[in-house]
Amino acid sequence: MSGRAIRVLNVAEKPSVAKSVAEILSGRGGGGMRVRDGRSRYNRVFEFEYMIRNQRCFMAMTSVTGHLMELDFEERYKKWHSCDPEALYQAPVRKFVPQDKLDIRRTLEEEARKCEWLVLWLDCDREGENIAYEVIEVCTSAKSNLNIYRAHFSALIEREIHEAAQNLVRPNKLFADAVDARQEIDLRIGASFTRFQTMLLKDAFIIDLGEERNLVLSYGPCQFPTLGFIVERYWEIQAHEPEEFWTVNCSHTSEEGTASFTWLRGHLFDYASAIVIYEMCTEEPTATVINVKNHEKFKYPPHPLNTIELQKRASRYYRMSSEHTMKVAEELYQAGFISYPRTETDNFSPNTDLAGIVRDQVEHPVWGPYAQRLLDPDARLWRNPSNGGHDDKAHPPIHPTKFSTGQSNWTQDHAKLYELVVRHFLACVSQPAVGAETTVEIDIAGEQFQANGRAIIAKNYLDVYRFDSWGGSLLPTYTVGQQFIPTSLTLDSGVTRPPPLLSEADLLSCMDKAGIGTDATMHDHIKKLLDRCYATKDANTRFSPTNLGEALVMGYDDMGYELWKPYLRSMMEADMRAVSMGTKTKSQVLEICLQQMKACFLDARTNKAKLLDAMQLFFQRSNRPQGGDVNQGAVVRPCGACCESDMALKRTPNGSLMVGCMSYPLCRNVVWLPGSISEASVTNNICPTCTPGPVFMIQFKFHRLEIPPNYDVDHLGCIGGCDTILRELTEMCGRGPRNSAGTGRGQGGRETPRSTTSGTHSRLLSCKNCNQPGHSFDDCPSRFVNPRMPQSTNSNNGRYSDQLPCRQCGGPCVQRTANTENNRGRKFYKCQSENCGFFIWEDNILDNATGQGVGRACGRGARTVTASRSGRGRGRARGQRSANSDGVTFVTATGEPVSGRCYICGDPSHFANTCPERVRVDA
DNA sequence: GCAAGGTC
Repeated sequence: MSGRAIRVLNVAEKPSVAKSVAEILSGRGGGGMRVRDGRSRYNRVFEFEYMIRNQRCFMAMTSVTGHLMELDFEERYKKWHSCDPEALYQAPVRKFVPQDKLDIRRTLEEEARKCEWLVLWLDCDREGENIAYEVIEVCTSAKSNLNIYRAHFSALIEREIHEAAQNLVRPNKLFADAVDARQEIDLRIGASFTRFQTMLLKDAFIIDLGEERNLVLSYGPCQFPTLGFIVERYWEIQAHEPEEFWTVNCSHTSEEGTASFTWLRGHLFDYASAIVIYEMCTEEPTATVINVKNHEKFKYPPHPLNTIELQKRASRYYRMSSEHTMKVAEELYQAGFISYPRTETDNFSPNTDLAGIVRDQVEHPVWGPYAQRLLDPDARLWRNPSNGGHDDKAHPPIHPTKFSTGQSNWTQDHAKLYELVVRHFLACVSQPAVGAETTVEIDIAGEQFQANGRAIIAKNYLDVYRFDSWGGSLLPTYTVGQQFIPTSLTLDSGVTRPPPLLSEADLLSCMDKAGIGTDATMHDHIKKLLDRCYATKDANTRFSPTNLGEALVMGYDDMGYELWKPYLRSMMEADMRAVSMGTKTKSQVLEICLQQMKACFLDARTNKAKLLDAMQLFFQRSNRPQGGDVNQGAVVRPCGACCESDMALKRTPNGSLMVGCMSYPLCRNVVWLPGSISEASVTNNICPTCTPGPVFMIQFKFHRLEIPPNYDVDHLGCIGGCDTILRELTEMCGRGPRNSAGTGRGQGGRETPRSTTSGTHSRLLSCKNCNQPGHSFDDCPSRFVNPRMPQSTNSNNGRYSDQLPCRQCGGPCVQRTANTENNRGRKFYKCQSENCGFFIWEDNILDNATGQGVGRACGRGARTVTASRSGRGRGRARGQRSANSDGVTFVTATGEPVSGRCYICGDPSHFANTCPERVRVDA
């Protein structure tokens, strides 16, 4: 038997689990435990005695609230301009306890010091195992020689919990490693792409989101595929070409009622064939019954409810957003009315007291009588719930845990969601609905038709699950061989319809199927798309991409990347499984995955013209200077002063340029650049002479009126000391801002506002492209805005006249407006010529330059049509890498091509510094 | 100002 009691610290993933486990282990329904507050107001400490394998234990049970730690870049990489986003693939990261979790850490440290064992009661999944190691790190830092165990439990029921306590195991580092890898990959990809695309696009275009906000164009491995689903469906709809089809229908009315027969061929697209068949039928219209089938059919109740189903059904039945559903469900859970709402499980464990849950509901005025019938064995309504096949081993399916007829503090949505959970549960333990179905097949002139009828024999679960319906009408009686003359026989036409926009339920299904997000985060990803203005949701909970969302996806798609598809996430998920099973190591996965993603990032940056092109389809170019975001932060050279960091090109808040050490303020090494520079961007060219290298050369552009006339405006220079031109200009024009040259301030020091002189000059200069003052050649809007381009492709108003020549027969096509349910208000053209029948939606018309009339949007499905909607060529000078005569390519830190042309001869293929006509004056 | 994952 036991000797001295050992002290055991137990930690659960959330306060509710700590309480439940403590109640079970302390016995007497929790009567044997004491409760005291911890440092955190939510995470209390429960104390009780317990025997683990004959060892007397003094148990202290507390909790965390999910992850205790966060992963982020080290301080010097946190600022957006602190480094090139490319560096985020190598930048050091650290895991730390954030401010709002410090009190939990303190509780854990204090309790750990008093204990000899640590038992981890985290959820039994990979995230839970990772949190376990976060707890271990904190606890062992306070007490290094803890004996550490893991309790494995699959449900918060007595037998499971005692078994877990008696069969403690060691934590599984592999599971935790898998999550570590996932976190690091998500962080590096997310931060690098987000910074890159935000800095590239936000100032380059006029993106009006209707409110003042600091625009962030985020990229994430979950949010983007989610957006991808929305855009893909949208493109599918746009690419849809309606096709007219023909169908023969038949009905027969007798004393018993009317039967509607549908054609077994379905429909034919060929009018001529359809009319031949139809005429055969009308010439010999006698129908002969060739088959009558009667069979019993069941409609089964749904599986037990998990989070995704709850969200989908609340969206379908109540049009509640998934995000709102989770908020309301969380509140019902907190108040004890429903079980834990974040669960994948759709299968009740055999130990669950299902009848007890039903019994709780018998007093309810609306569904109470149904619950009563369920419990009555004579009613034969009970059926054990089906198994949906998912089990997260941590939580049961969502079910009611407390009876209520509605609380005074409930909103309508609380009542509605509670009702859904209760009715769903009652339905799950009910018999399926039973129907008698009849199928009658007839033959008219060799063509077969069919009518279906259904009589409901027993509604069973449908009595309580009012959300499901199972309609059906009775058929008159027919016998095989019976003959009749149809009451009507018609040739009807129809038009194929595109699929509908994705509903919230559809979107959740897509995400679930592709493994995007978890049950606890899927609604967050959807909400993020709305918050970022990548998508909108209409009153029917259907999603459309915004211009911004579509442009981003289009840009990456045009690059040939499937960054917006779910494959990346699936691949990562497979890698995580491999790590957790030990077939790959965390470092292998991190190395390979990050290497691939970095290559992809660099490639995307090289091809960013595609992103700019796509944006340009939807947004007007802005005249805002982009230098502030685009050029800054690029590494120029290693710092020769501290020998630890790099020096990067930066612009101070007042606009002056410098190359400063990234370790500022620890290292204050700085090279100030002349005040006469208007633009500067770091190139990939390395100076052959300066050391320590590599010293990347910088492409400068000077204000014409601020430098002597014998100097070029464009100059590829080096800050390493070898560049005479730069040195001379610095001496002549002063360092840093023009009014405060040579004051010797450190970085970030207080600086005098920039003189208005240069601003005045730039206003006086005229654009070389359009001769208008107020902007430079590079910012000239008329270089980028194609006057024929619609500002928004969502509006085609006024793009076409109301009559155009038909491409098929040359006859007149007249514009009409659809008034069908799916296309109300949508304009289309229809050929007026007899026998032509040509038809096209206005928004599918190619906006081609020749304007030769309407024609079908040709090509290979959605993407071609989308690309063709722009009706524009590619191959503008800007957006392509420009090379000078030496074949040197100029790109900036974010890969921005250096635009412009030779100042001396005007040739865009080279810059003035390599112009053959250049007369050297800097002797 | 960036991700996704826990959770209050």
